[in-house]
Amino acid sequence: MPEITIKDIARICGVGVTTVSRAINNHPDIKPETRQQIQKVIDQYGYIPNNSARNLKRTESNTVAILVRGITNPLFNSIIKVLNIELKRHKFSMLLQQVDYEEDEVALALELIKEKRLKGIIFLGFNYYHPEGEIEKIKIPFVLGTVGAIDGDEDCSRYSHVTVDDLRESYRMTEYLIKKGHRDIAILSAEEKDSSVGKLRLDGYLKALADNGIAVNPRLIIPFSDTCEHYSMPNGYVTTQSLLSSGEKFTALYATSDIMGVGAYRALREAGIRIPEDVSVVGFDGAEMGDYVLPKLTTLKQPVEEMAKAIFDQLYDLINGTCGNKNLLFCGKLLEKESVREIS
Amino acid sequence: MPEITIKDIARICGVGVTTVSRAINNHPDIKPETRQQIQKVIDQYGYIPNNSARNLKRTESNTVAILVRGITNPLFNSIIKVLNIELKRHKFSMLLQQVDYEEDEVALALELIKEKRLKGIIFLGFNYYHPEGEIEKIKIPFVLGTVGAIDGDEDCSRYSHVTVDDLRESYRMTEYLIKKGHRDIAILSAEEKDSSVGKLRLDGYLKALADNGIAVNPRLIIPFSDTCEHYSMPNGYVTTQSLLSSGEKFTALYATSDIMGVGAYRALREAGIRIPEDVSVVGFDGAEMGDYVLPKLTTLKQPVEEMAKAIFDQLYDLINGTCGNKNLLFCGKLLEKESVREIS
DNA sequence: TTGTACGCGTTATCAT
DNA sequence: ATGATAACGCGTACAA
Repeated sequence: MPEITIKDIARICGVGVTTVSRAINNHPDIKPETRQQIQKVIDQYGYIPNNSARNLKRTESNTVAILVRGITNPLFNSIIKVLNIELKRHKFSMLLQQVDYEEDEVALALELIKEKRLKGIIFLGFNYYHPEGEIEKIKIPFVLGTVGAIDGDEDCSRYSHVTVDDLRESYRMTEYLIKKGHRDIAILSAEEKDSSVGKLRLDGYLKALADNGIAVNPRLIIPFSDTCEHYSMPNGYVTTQSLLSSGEKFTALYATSDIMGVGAYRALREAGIRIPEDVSVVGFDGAEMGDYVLPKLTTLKQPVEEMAKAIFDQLYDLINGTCGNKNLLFCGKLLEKESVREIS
Repeated sequence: MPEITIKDIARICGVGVTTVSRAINNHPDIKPETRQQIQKVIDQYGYIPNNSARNLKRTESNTVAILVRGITNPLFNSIIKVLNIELKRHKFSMLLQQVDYEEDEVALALELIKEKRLKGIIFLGFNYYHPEGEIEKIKIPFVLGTVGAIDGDEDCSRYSHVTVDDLRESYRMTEYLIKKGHRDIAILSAEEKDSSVGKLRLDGYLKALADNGIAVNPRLIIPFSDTCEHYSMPNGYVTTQSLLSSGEKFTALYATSDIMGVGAYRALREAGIRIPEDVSVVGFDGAEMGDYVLPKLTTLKQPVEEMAKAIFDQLYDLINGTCGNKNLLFCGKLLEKESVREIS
């Protein structure tokens, strides 16, 4: 079955292909009645323009791509929601693409730029392991969202980041526990060698301990389990179990993400440990779920909406050439709920 | 800046474009050393083939698209994970596309078919409101996943469905509560006019009541709140609150999705109602979260993995022409956890 | 084994 | 306001 093309429509209408093209793309130079007649034929025959051909020919588009690594992350969902609104308001069309864990987002971006003539790109959950010079091949504006700021070196000015100040906020969260009288604070976190957010949150924890004269107990630092997805409820569950079975004493548990905290809740409960009477628990992120467990989870809320807006604004400015790269660090908000007890 | 094309590579290498094309596409008819030399130049210049041009030229691809409405749904995530594996194993490349709430998935599908020369399509969370004859325009194999079976009329054989038997399982869940001695069973569900899953689950509830000689109390049927996302924790929370403030008596609460159940937990707790001592609660879906709240939520687990496999198998058979449309109804599994109490 | 030349379906340019 | 035609970048007969 021969696919129907613009030529067919032109022939049927007795006009030139250019005219049909004009009708499709809402060009001004066309007589209203001609347009209507063409539209009618298009509907009748169910003609659908071939995007490959369009993109091939077009020199530019109004498309902004969002490349998300880990679409499961509820944080990203909120960000995407806001971005969707902003992009629409500014007449961009949005292309949302999932990035697989083993996939190379930069390679994907490079392909898409050519294929879709992108105006800009937003990376969510960007990975930093790319070979030197690879990222520089992206010649169009792009913004890195919520990826963990790189330690304060020169890297920051080469790209645009929008992220919460993970190091500082993690420090704050840890210090909060210390101020509540806790000294034996266990942490569920990424390993030391982790390259992004996880590492920063761990560093904040370590720094807070150091600044308060508390010796680090390595046995209280529990790395993610590789038996299940990182930053998931099961991961919080199994890591807390292994913490408990180690027999190490602790009065507070810092889960570096709320959903892990929820997993920790279960492990603690099953061990007959009460929250916060026996052990205080805190999370990170400000996930919705934290308000739906008992006791409500004390957490550090990331200002997701503002960050999403900042991501868009930054990209918008880059596209318009009205600003250079910026590294926007956001402050979080410590939400005191019910999962922490002050001890003497 | 002129983008680098296949011609440039050919010129640089001193070969014809055909040879370069062969190198890119791993064609057999090419001398290994030629290929290597070409590859080297490609890497050096960072040449990336333009997919629009490729798709335009190609008559077919090995791509299967998954069109998801509501990527947030954890159920879909599990399904996608399995599909990803299956598709890879059979050398399909997978294209995952989010469908916006106001977007028309059939129109999108039609575009993609032309643009990417799709081999098949999988719809997750399909909406049924499409104008007559619209769906028939899709001339390539497609499968509808987890959409709620249409009431047993002829529709079923026109497309391929894979879904849990919502009506029956909802019936079973309700009957389970009845057998436990409950007669005043509140339900958080879609409205009567809802067209898919929600309606079926409500119907199952109604039928179970009727079959057991229990009069329906309309004040115990709480429709989704439109103030927040359907099938979400907040929705379960606010609907349960309105149920409570109605003053209507009930001994069991049936949330037609687990995350709504979790929301209900909170509302009940805040009202000083104990689960399951004062009120029994059940959910639907078998979401991971149900195991992380206290008490663990009794639910009806959808056999997600098997369903995902069935979706793939069905599509695969359709593509190979080895079967016609099928309507696969899966059974769920009632998981008795801790949130239901037997009453006299 | 390799190269030439054409066409995929569309839009931009330039006529008319 | 409309039409003819040349690209866009690639794959592939077909020829060599």
